[in-house]
Amino acid sequence: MTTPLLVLQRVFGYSAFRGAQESIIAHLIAGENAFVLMPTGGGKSLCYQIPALMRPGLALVISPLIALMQDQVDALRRRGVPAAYLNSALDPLHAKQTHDDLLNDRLKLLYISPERLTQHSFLMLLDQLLARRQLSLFAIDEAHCIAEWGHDFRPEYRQLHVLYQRYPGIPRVALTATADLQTRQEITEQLQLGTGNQFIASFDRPNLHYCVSPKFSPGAQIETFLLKHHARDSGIIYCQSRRQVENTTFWLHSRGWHSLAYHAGLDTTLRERHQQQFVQEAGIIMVATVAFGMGVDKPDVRFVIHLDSPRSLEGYYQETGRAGRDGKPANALMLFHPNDLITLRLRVQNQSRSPERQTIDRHKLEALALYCQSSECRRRALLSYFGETHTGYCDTCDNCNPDYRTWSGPEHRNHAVNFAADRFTPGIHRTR
DNA sequence: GTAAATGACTAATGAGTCATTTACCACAACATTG
Repeated sequence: MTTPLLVLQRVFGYSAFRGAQESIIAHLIAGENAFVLMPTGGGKSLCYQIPALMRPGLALVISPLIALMQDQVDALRRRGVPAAYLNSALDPLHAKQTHDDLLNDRLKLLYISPERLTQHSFLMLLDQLLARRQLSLFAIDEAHCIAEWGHDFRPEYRQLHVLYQRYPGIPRVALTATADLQTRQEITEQLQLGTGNQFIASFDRPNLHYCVSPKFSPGAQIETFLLKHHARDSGIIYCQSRRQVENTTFWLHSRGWHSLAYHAGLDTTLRERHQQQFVQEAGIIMVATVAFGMGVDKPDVRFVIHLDSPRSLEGYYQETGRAGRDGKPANALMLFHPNDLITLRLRVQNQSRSPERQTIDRHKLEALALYCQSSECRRRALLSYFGETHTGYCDTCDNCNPDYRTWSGPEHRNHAVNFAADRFTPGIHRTR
């Protein structure tokens, strides 16, 4: 008789389960729904892949990016698992082949986007599989996209309720590495997961060190930080706008730093090349908007700098979490200017979202504002935001350890009063 | 094309006027069609 452990060992080559993996897998094999919150690198994929292999029929994985689908399917095929994806990047011949495989029960996992899932023709196909009892599981990977993108950007993310309305007997599992209480609630409601099925691992990343510095001369501050701590390291600098990305990359370049730009306005080929370069070569600084990060697997990112304030603590946690995946120490520096908050507040006010949603966005932003201006342990503040308790002294953030306050130059704890007179981004201008 | 910020110019040390420059403050991806 096959057990999850045997599948883990024979198919995936691991000797033992980690954390809550085993209980999540048992839960799903038994046909229950689940919400899984596990840090990156915690082995989320296995939580649905093993049940997919052990339950009869096909498991459908809803994934946000074509690149993620390709990575996952490639990895599964290398292990001999019959897996495929359907998306617009697929040529007609392979798409037809996948359709045939699907209808002839030759696949165990199929990766698709929410846009594809909600197409009438695709739902008809699923109806056929259901009629033949060939649907085993629905896995919603990167499930925070439901809350993050579903409201205005990718509306199909809020149509996933079709899964329980049309196929109520098929278990559903939502997986993500970042979700505050509000996001968890939204995912659970959207997918009707039930409240008793949550598997939540700790958010703490002990090897990540945090510092929030007043932003008064970003160029000089970044350079000081790099020279003092990360002269030869790989890292990411996050900016709010594409323009800021371009300007910062240009500026870094002019100062002799090996930097690359990444945002959705760049040509796809160039984006892919930059990402590949960043992953494969050492010592590159990736300057990027939020477009960069999901699915980027680079263990030795040693620092993340926020040149502009992120929109929420969720976003901040997600973006800083891309550093130090190898478990070795890594630094997260945020350059904070109160003007950033004014801009973000205005945006929340002006966006065309529902009043309820605006209230949520405002709360998320104010939580970030509190964090930036707080003098309590950063780790404790972060963890408490995600509903976790911490003793409150980590020794590895600027509020616990004074040494951390000088990462980007001399300490300027009382500098905030002078901010208003300064330019928004002094020091980083593209020369003409 | 527009508004705000900055610079040049006078004149006599602060400030007013006009010309010039700068930013125009989101961001994120599927899909399909021609």
